Amino acid sequence: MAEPALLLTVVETWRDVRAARARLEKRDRLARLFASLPAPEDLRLAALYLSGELGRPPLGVGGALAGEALAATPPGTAGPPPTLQDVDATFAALGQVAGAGANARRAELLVGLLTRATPPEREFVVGLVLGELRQGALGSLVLDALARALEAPGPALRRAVMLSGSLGDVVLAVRREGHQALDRFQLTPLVPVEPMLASTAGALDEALTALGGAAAAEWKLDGIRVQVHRKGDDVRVFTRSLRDVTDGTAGLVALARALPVDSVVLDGEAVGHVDEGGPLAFQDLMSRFQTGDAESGLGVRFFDVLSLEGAPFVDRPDRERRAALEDLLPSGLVIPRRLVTDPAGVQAALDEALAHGHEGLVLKALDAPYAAGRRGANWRKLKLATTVDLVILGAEWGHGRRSGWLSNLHLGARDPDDPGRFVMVGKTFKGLTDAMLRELTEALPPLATEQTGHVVLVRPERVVEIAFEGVQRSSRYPGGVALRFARVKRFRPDKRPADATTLDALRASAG
DNA sequence: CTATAGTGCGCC
DNA sequence: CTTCCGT
DNA sequence: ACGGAAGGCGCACTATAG
Repeated sequence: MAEPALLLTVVETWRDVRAARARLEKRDRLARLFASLPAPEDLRLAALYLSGELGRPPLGVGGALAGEALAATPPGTAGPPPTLQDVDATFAALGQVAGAGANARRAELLVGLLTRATPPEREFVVGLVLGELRQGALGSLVLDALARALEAPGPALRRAVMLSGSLGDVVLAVRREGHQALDRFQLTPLVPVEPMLASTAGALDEALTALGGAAAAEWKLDGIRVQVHRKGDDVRVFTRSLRDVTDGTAGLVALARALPVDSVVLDGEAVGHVDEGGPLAFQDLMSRFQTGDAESGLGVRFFDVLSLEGAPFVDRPDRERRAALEDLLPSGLVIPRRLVTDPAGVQAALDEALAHGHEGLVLKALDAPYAAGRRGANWRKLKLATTVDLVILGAEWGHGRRSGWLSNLHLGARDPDDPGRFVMVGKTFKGLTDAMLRELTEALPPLATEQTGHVVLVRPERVVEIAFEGVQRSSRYPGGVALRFARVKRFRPDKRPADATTLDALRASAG
């Protein structure tokens, strides 16, 4: 019987992978580790951890508690070196903790593990728990490495993981039975599948040509992605991250049970009821979703069928899946779609979607299969971004890849009542190129008025053009509104702060 | 005991 | 969810 | 094609002030 694998072996690989810059080298180092772990359970944990997954429900440990535990851990290393199984056992115990004194108990469990660990092991465990491994390789590269180590075909392995939604299960099966076991992982009703994702369309006509000149244009709803499974009377509802939300979505469950089928898997978007006023604001939808207040107006529009009456549909072309969807469901439950063959058609569909208060369109290739877990070119989302000129009120020193650079801008709109004043409406680190980071890091410090921690506040002098997806109610910002998905388009040295968009105009610019 | 603050989490 | 960049 | 740099919201839960 082999010795149980030590955490240290995984941590050494993690350091090597992090140090390696080339992806192939990262993959090979991972593969070497995986090949050296004969015990299926050890291999499963190593694969999960190096993918940044815990293999357990959430632990209730975040930055605050982890920091507390680190501070409370004595400097030296004491006790037997932890095995992977020890780490898993600690995670399991953490998941059980609840009630009064929970945080003290969590800290105690974590300190117990960290005390036995060497400094690099501590760093790894904390990074894993916080989701900050930063090794430049997660699920995808780990899959490639597993394929090598297990001598399994990469695409089949990936497909099994996507269709079963469980890396751990697949790893166990292949280590035990060889890669023939992969055939077993087919799409199964009641077992969630990684959802297919859409990539961003550039220009309107360019998206259409990329899809071959003709595409289906569907409304893009601002809701919550749901996957609804039914087999007999059993119904399960899953979110985009495959979390089971069956309890709390009673309306969806009832709806699925009423369908004239025995077995089906549907993909769609949960939304607020679409009355004359248009769709429910995302914030309010989220509130209903989280309180399980689902009966009071949680609706759904489906846009795909992944399985029907026991037959997998994922490999069938889009147009066949759509036809099956329309056969099965009343039209009120299906996302509106139209065929577009030229830019004018796309524009018309987009106008219509926006007029109904939706985000935009998803353009889909008519002959494409359902590529579970992939952000393929066969689905392209098209949204209209609003643009606004805001003033930089501050910036934050970046972490990791952006350490040493000023990033994460604080953005202000002009106060309509007080000409010299600006009201903060959000932050953004997106859209900044390296050149822009360089420029900010040079230009902002001379304007600094205050520096607290990693935040630098500056005199409101520089104007930036900001694109965003809408404004939302905010309790955090003084103006009562915050930008959603703000990103920098370009600097506007030609504009003065007095030219910046006012808070009122910002409120008006998006619903 | 209730009111509020802090934390973790999972949506977009 | 978002964008850009290096591998 | 992937991974990482971080936004902001609202909830549930625990901790803490009064």
